[in-house]
Amino acid sequence: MRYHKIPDETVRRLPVYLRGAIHLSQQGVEHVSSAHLAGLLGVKPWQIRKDFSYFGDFGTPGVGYPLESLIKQINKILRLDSGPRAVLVGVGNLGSALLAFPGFRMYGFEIAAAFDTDKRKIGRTKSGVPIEDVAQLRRIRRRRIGLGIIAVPEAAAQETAATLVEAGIKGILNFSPCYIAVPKRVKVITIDIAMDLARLPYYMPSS
Amino acid sequence: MRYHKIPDETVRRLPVYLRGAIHLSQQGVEHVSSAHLAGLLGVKPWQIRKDFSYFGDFGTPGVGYPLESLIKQINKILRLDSGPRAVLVGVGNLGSALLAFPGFRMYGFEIAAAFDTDKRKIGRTKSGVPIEDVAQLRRIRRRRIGLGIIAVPEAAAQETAATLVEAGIKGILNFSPCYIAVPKRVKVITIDIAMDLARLPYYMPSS
DNA sequence: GTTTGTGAATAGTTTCACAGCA
DNA sequence: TGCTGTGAAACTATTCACAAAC
Repeated sequence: MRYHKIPDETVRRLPVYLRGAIHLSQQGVEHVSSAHLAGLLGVKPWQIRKDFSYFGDFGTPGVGYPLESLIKQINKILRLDSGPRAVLVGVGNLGSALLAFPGFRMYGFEIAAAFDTDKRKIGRTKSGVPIEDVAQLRRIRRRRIGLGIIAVPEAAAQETAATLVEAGIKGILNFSPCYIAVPKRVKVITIDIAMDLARLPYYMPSS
Repeated sequence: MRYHKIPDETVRRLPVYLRGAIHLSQQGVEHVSSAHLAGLLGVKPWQIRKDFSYFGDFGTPGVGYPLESLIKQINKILRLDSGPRAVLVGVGNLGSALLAFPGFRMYGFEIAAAFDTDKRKIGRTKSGVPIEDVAQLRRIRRRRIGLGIIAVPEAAAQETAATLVEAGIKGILNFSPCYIAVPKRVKVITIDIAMDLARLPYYMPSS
């Protein structure tokens, strides 16, 4: 194996592989072949082999990939092994759903804090996380939180992002349906739910 | 302009352009240049020009693109002009947030029906949509609904998808963190929120 | 002067086919 | 025999640069 930069598309698939690997591992399986994993996840076997080849040969011909190493390796590459902590801003419908969402834990995430503007919510607890006043948001700098999740109305998204950046946040998951400008050192991933739904009819036969 | 198949990546960006165009149009603007739109949406001007070139020259050199035609054109390509109707399955935390979500309307969508298994929810109304018994789900065939939104627990996702397909659904937006197998004629887009969050640390400097 | 539309160049990704290892 | 790892080929997408249009 030689040095390779891992392609972005491969990085995008790593969490998929991780999910599959964890799933199998929990069932007591110890090795998995690219063909088996591919069937489980709806991808192609050669895609998996190529992707895995970017970060080391730990597969065994005739046997497959050892799940334990695979999980450890992907966690390490994605830097999930440090137990990343996230702050949620906006505890409305969507924010509440995110707080209750069980899926983050699989990847080692913790939503360590939640903020809102609504005086009636501040001081209360949702899914075990106390809701704090958004006016105090910039103080999270001291709390070793690297990720921000924006679930505020569109009009407040850019300002929220700016405050998060100021507070030392390095990565933002943005649920507002808009582009937010941040310094280049900060990575933003925007999930616009309506936008994904909007491309569905294009791919549908007739109507 | 010559015939071109529209690349998938372009299709993925069309809703972004549509959002920007609608935004400007609501402000009374009539024409927009690729540079202006690009600045607004965080993409590159030449990317916009190339993308638009796949579906006809309606831009005017020195002036830009007429917003009204642009909106009409994108709506037509994405087949949003027929007012697509969606059915939501699973009215939990996430499902409720989706029902309350204002963003769908911008793209001409309507969530026309909602289903759940919980007897306490069935018969009630959420965000104006009555919640029906999931046992009746396959009857939606008669109601001219083309899209399905799956917001049920992972364990029920595959079965829900199968029922939707049986009921004549042609496209599925899946929020369960798993691959769901469907016939090739049905398009599935999976949004795994945790998975998107999981790739964020990879792109963050240090930690 | 400004801005589009697009061929050509570059970059990135997927697919294939098969040598080589267990 | 079964499966990995990978070079090469095929394909897809992005970026550039500039002629033509207003």
